[in-house]
Amino acid sequence: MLNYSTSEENYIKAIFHLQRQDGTVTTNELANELKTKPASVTDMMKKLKVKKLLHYQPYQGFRLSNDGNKVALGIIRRHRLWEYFLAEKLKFSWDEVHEVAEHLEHVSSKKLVDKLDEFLGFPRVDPHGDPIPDANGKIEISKKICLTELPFNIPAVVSSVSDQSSEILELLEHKKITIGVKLEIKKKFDFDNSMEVRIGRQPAFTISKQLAENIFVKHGS
Amino acid sequence: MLNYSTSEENYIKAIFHLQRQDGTVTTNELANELKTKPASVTDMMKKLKVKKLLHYQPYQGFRLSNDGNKVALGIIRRHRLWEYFLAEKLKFSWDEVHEVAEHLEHVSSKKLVDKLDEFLGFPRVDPHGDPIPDANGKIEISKKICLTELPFNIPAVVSSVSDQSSEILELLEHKKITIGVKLEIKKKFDFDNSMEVRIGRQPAFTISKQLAENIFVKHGS
DNA sequence: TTAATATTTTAGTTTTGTCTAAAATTATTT
DNA sequence: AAATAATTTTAGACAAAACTAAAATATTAA
Repeated sequence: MLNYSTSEENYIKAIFHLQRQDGTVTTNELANELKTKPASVTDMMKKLKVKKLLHYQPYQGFRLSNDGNKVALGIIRRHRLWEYFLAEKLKFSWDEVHEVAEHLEHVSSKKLVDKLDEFLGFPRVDPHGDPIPDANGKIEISKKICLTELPFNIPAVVSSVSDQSSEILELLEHKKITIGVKLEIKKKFDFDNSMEVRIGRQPAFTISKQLAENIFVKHGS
Repeated sequence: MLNYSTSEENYIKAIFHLQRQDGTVTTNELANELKTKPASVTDMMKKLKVKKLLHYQPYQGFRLSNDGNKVALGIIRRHRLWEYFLAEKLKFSWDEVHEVAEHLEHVSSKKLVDKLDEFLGFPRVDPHGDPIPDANGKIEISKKICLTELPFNIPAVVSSVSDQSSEILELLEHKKITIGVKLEIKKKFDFDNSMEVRIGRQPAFTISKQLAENIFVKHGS
């Protein structure tokens, strides 16, 4: 597999992420995502088309080709493995890992990445709960679900909170529920729909239906 | 501390290493070291002089300023910590670590590097036996010595072999002595100047005076 | 269905880092 | 000490990746 510049890789990765929502990506969307100007995007799209990483006709938007998708999955694999390393081994907090991983992901030695994967014990999700592609680029699609829909005893990672009021943040802080925390549901009570939640190996505690409805998780190992 | 481009960092690092031998570095030396052309070197020297990393007068060669030395030590710290990580944690062999570390060293997050240092247990030498600068840029100068001059029970790392004949390589392979191996002297025999050597926690074994004279080591933790 | 608006592309610059070829300087020899 | 050789610097070009301003295309609205 060929090697791409840091800049090319950033474009490919951004297109990959934007494609998830829409099918095809527009010049302005991508310029906005990468904090660059539309003219720069057009320039790069021409380059990536020549390299056959992209389907692109002027004025018609673009999407990654099969080859482009493979490249994107390689970059995402590196990014998420480094995030896992930073959180798990170097004790970075969940909100610090992304920025450093943005740089480490561009070191593209295959051997480095595969050995890192092995060293980390082949983790299946990163600290945000997003799945990590394996050495062949295979990825388990795991979409965000509400905590109320999480089955019993299935570990999941808190990925977002819908309500951002200071009241809910106070409660979350008290319960020690933050983005990136791994938890599972132990019990549900039909009377008020409250549920028992356990974080790691700590004793389980109760949260209300209202709170659970505002917490979203992704599952993974 | 400011941030420098990958290219600038490679020049700074190369000058640092070349300075060790001579006091001042010439354009051709540096061009040769970096596999680039003398004209490119001159261009970069002008840039580094403006940034006050370099003492440089046209045609007179150059050497790093105090600031330049500090930057160089930062790069070398990152390089050697990553080498240690690759060898110790990811089980790369001594001759594979350098190339990958060449890329990782340019990720310059201070927090990343200091946490990596801590995770690795603050190692004092890299897998080649070269000392690792600490967070303040302090470095223990440890020069290469012949195995015959190594004191008893002081761990040292094999850093080079003077004779490269197939006969000596055969012997070294049999004794499992390779570059990067950590060993110590347990005993010396006055009769024939042979010595007992131990690698790690394995049983000690004997090597001849002739062999010891061709092995060079650096000491470290 | 035109006219107005928004989006995208093109054309022409800029910066960084490289190069070649020629000029300037320094070092070496006879 | 002058001539020759080697080294170093300058001048001018080029490629990658970005930008601005203007032109081209597409979309929306009257």
